[in-house]
Amino acid sequence: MHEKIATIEDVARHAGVSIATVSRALHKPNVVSQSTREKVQSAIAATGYTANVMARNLRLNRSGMILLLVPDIGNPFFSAILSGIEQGASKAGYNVLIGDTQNDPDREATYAAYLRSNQADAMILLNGRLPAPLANSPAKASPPVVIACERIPGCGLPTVIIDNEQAAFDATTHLIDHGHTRIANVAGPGNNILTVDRTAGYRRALTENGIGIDPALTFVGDYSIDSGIAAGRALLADPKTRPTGLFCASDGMAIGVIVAAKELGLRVPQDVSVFGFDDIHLAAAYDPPLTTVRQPRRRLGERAIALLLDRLDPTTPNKPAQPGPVIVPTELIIRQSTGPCPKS
Amino acid sequence: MHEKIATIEDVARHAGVSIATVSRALHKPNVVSQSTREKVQSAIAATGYTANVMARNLRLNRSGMILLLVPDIGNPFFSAILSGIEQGASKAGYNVLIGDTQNDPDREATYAAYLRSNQADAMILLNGRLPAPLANSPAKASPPVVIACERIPGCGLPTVIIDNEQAAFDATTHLIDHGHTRIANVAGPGNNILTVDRTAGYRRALTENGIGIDPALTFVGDYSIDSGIAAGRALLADPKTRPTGLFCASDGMAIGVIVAAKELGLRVPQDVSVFGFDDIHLAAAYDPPLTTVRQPRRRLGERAIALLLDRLDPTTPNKPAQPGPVIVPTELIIRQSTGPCPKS
DNA sequence: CCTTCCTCTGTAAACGTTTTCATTTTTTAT
DNA sequence: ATAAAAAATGAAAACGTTTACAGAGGAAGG
Repeated sequence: MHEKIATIEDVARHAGVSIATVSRALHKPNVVSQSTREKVQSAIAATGYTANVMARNLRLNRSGMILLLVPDIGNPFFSAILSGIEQGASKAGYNVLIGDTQNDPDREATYAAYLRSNQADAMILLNGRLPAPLANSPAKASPPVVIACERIPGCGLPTVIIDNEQAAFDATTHLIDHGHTRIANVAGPGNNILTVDRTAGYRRALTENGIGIDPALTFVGDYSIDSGIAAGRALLADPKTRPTGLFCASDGMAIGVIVAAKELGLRVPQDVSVFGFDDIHLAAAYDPPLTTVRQPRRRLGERAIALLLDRLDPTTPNKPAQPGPVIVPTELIIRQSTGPCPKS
Repeated sequence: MHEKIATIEDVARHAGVSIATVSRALHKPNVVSQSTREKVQSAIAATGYTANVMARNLRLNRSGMILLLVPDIGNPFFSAILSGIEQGASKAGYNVLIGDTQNDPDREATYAAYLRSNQADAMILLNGRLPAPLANSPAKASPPVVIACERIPGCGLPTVIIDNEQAAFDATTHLIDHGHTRIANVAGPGNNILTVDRTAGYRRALTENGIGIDPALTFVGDYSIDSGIAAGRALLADPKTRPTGLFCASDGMAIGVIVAAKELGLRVPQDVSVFGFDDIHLAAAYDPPLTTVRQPRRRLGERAIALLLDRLDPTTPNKPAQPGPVIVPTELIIRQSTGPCPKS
């Protein structure tokens, strides 16, 4: 008894009207008479009709789907961003299709093709790289695309990011203000735009305060805890060259550095100050509670989806693209992993 | 110059064949002659044709979409599970549509309706509750549904979970084996099935070892760090009644308990032992490194999607449903937050 | 009473595929 | 060479909608 699903035709028959009328009763209620509208309503109730979205979308040439390209969905960093995006999209009647690219250009290209084949109406890029199919086509390409998190220099697409350079500058300046002068930079991978920007902010802070830049004080990690541990061991082992403050490009690395510091018998913040980045959920509960840069991740997602919906809105078809990127503000969260520079 | 997108008809015209042949050349290459196949190939290349998935799906009456119901996508706990699911789905040519229900039954119902309206071919439930539309319909309902993480008692649907009862039993037993007899249970919300099972395991361990169950040693939290802190303060404040071991139903609460313990000047594990649950990413880097139950979250997702794909596979249409739930094994990770019971 | 203009409804054409069925062409067997 | 079988192709229907167009019926205005 696998009951066949009701189509619009069943409803029409049941109500004794044409399918056109049923469709109109649903989408332009004001153009159909009161009495038939009621007949249709009850016919729908009686048949348990649900519109076949696929057919509808085919006819309307849309998908109601927003494609979200993420480098790694397994990375908890993205969850709050996703949440912000999903909520905004859902409110506007869109669904979110998550494309986990695993940093594979092939997968990026595959997903980006969804735009052309009408499987998605728009796309949000969190992965800091333009998929191949888009790289060539004109920037103002029809299906709206928004960049979030990792800006893509020179791509001309609407973008929402935090000001990584300024945040790093502020963090480093905070250390300088507390008397530190030997300040290390525990950075992410060199080709990553976040690292580029954060390192630039770190350098500017040093330079503006008349502190020379010592290349030996930069450690290139990969944002992971383990690379933070490696950084800590490398930078803190030798008391002669040991920095008193470390600016880390992620909380994960900051935690790693602290683990290494404890290994070496150093106290945080009495002996070394460690500055993180992100304000992950556990930052406040760590020992010591982490001083860090709070990234408003949910807000980031919300702004990204808002920007996108704005471009999707048929009532404002070609509003001029925002000139610069949208910057969502960060916040320095001063906890106990940083303190004044110890007297040497 | 917004060039129209190429349809199968354009390809057919370009290749001088019928659209039927083009379709066949794509999907049943062996039934079309070598020469025409080549003509079609180059016509596709020339026109830049990409099949309109919507039209295809309408015709085939499928969506290629797997709906994933999550209570809160913003919760990092799910990210690894998502990753496992997405990877398996993607490999099988399915897309994953994430439905963030925010624990709202209305939203659950809305998403579940996607199954009926052909917007999704199948569904995975991570939210521990059957959406209303499904609750009434026969369990063997046509569109495949799989439950993961939180079992739904008596629903008869294929399920993949960890053995929460056994894991809690093992963890508690570990504490008992180290001489602890006053062991607290820092639980989750009472109506949560995970809590029910874990508390049952905790109790069984005590009972089987002849230790009475003291209701004052159970604290009901909500898996959060803050509720862990509250638990720690409540349970550890009074030296008279203080437990020497605490089994916590999440790493978050375990960390909270440790924070509270440090506040009170207690050392972990010398004064109190704290056992967590989940093995979150930061567990190993915490101070002290957390003893915990490792939940193989990615594996959980992988098994769930495998189970689902199995039921979706047209070649094995109605393989009998697995009698019991699939249990993915957990692992006790003994680190330094637990130790022998202190001499009193 | 006849026109004109609404308001409401139905017919039929799209949307881009896949697939059944019939037809044509090629191969094989006699 | 011819008949039969096999292989390759095309015409057209179907999937479930939305919507342009036109027709039917009344009301309003003359």
